[in-house]
Amino acid sequence: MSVQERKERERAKRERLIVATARELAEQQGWDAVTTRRLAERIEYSQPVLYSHFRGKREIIGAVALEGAAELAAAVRAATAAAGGPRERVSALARAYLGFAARNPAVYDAIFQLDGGLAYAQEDTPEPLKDAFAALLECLGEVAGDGVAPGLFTETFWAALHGLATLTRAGRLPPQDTEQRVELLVDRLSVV
Amino acid sequence: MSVQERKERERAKRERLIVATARELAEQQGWDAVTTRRLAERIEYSQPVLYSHFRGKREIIGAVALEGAAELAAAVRAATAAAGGPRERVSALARAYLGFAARNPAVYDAIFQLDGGLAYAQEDTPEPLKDAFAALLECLGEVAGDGVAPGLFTETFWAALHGLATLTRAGRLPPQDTEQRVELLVDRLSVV
DNA sequence: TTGATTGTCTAGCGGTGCTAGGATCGAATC
DNA sequence: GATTCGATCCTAGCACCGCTAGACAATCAA
Repeated sequence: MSVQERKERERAKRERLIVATARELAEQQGWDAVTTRRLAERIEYSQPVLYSHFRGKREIIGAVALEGAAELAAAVRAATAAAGGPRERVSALARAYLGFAARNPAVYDAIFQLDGGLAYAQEDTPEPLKDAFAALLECLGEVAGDGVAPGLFTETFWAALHGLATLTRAGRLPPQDTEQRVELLVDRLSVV
Repeated sequence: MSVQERKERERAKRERLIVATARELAEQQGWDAVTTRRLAERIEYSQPVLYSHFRGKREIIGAVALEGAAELAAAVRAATAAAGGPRERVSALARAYLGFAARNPAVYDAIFQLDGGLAYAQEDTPEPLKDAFAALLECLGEVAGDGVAPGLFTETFWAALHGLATLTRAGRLPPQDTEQRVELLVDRLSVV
């Protein structure tokens, strides 16, 4: 059995290599540059090997998205845990979220813009995605205010952050006033 | 000279046909289905004809975006003009904006998500885009509140709407509670 | 009628995601 | 140790993509 185990280990390792390489390539040159040919060349295997791990390019994007969602959740939790009162926690959350989006644009796209074949906002939504939302909810639920459902408030706040993140990076919003926009959002939306 | 004028008219007409057909195809089957081959077939000309009007597919997307931006501005102005007080105007604006995004998803993508080769938030930004932002500003500037720049407030409010629009359509947010999220946004962000 | 110019099309380039089918390698059996 | 056999991987190729060079036809000016 040991031989089979070794093979499985190696296979899992190669799968991680594929995901990591796709992510790296996407961050370096954008998702358009992540072609199956280039990806295969970088991992030093032929194209069909990719298809023995994933159904297609979509699933590779999905894998990067799941990995990224876990990191995003961790980043948000770390930032909120280190902050003082509710107001500061929300502010820290917003900064952590936007910081992640700015530092990992390709990964952010994989999670929230591209089609990775993942289910969202359903029962069969993968755990990392649910958990990322939960990380937001834990902090934002505190400041929803009376008569407003924490989930609904979190969704709305999240959408606002998402809008800032995507419009800024797509050049639709000038980048210099980001800080003030975030402050405005935090001040007005959250009830402390 | 009349012959030349006629030719120019026909050429302009064909250009409008290209843009309208691209838009139609995008709304019917998504932008991925808008290939130069299919587009050429639908307008009953060969592929190279497209390239005598536009530099490439990107510019066609850009043309659809400009057309859409003008419509969006008109829709927003019509909705706000018909509303009573400031609070109602903002609410009407939000509904009109999200309604446009929901009814014309492909056009909305052309304006705000895809690369149409257009400049945004700069001096050389095409007029329809500037005007669409102006339409938002006219209404939202009223409710920015003291000490908050109307432009900055408008950008922030707009980003929030954009987040709701895109996350909802991408299946990242369940569609049923949209109404309540919009209300929350309007209530909390605007100062009446 | 001829010649030049304009307009359009056919055909093709290098690229994409994806896959069928053959070659190769390594593990288990005799 | 030789042999079988199954898993693994690669070569080659499909249909499609955006885009363009060059041949061809239609139109106009002389």
